[in-house]
Amino acid sequence: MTAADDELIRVELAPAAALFRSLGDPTRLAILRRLASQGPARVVDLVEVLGLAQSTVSQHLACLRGCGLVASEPAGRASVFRLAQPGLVDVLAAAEVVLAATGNAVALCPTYGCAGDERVEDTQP
Amino acid sequence: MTAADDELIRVELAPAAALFRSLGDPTRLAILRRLASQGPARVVDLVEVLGLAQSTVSQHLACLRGCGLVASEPAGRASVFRLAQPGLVDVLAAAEVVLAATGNAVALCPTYGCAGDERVEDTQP
DNA sequence: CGCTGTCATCGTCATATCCCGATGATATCG
DNA sequence: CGATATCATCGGGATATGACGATGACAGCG
Repeated sequence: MTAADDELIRVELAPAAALFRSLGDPTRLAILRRLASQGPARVVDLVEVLGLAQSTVSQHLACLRGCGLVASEPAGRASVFRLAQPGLVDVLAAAEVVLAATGNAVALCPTYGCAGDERVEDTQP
Repeated sequence: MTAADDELIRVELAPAAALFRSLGDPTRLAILRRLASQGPARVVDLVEVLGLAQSTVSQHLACLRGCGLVASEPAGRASVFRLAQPGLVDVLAAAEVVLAATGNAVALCPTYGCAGDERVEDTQP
C-alpha cells in the first residue's frame, strides 16, 4: 500500500512542484515580477533589464509560456509577453509574507537549493 | 546603470527564488503537505510515507529547517518536526489556484525545470 | 529587392541537485 | 552497563539545470 502511495504522492504533487520550480529561478522570477509590475514587455527589453544573453531570456520565456504562466502576442517584428495568470501575484504575495516571517533565513540553508552560496551579511563587516 | 541593476535584481530576488526552490522538489513538498495536514511527525514516519532512504529524508529536513520552514523538537530519542511557517499554507493555496487555472499545462514545458519528462497523456494513445 | 532588427532553436559546457550507503552521535530500554 | 533505535552528517555518482554562442526564420525599412 505504501509502495503504491509513494508514486501516487509524487504524481499528485508533480504539477505543484513544477510550478514552484518555475518560480525558483531568479531569472524567471525577475521576468514575472517585471511583467507584473510594469506590464507587457518585449524580449529585448527583458534582455536589457536582466543583462543576460538573448537566447537565455528566450529560453526562460519559452519555459514560462509552456507552463502557461505568460502569453505572447506578435507585435510588428517583435513579440510582446504578458502575464497569463493573474493568480501569480497572490502566490508572490503569500511568499513575501513567509519571507518576512523567516527574515532571510532562507538564504542560510547549506544544502539543497536554498542558495547556500550567497553572501548573507546581516551585520556590518 | 543597468549593469548595477542586474546584480541588484538578482540579490533582491534571491530569497524569494530560494523559497520557491525549496518548494520546488516533490519530496520537500510532500513533507510540508504532510506536516500541514497531519501535524508533526518524526523522521521515521516521513521515511515510511515517502519511501526514500532515511539519509535522504533527513537531508531534506535539514534544508527545510535551515530555511526556517520547519522546526524540530527532540522527543525521546527521536526528533519531531513541525511546520514553522503557517503562511506556507497560503502559498500552497495560491499555487493551487494557479494550477487550476492552467490545467496541468505546467507539466508540458519541454525545458527548464518544468518537469518535462513526466508523461502527459491527455488523449488516449 | 536587399538589409536590418527581433526572436526561436540547437548543441555544448560547467555546475547544482538529488539520491544513496556508510559512519558516528545520542538517548532510551532491559 | 550493553544493546538498540533514531537521527545527522559525509562522500560519491547519475542526472537535471542554466548559461552561452551560433544559426535560422520572419517581419518591416530604405
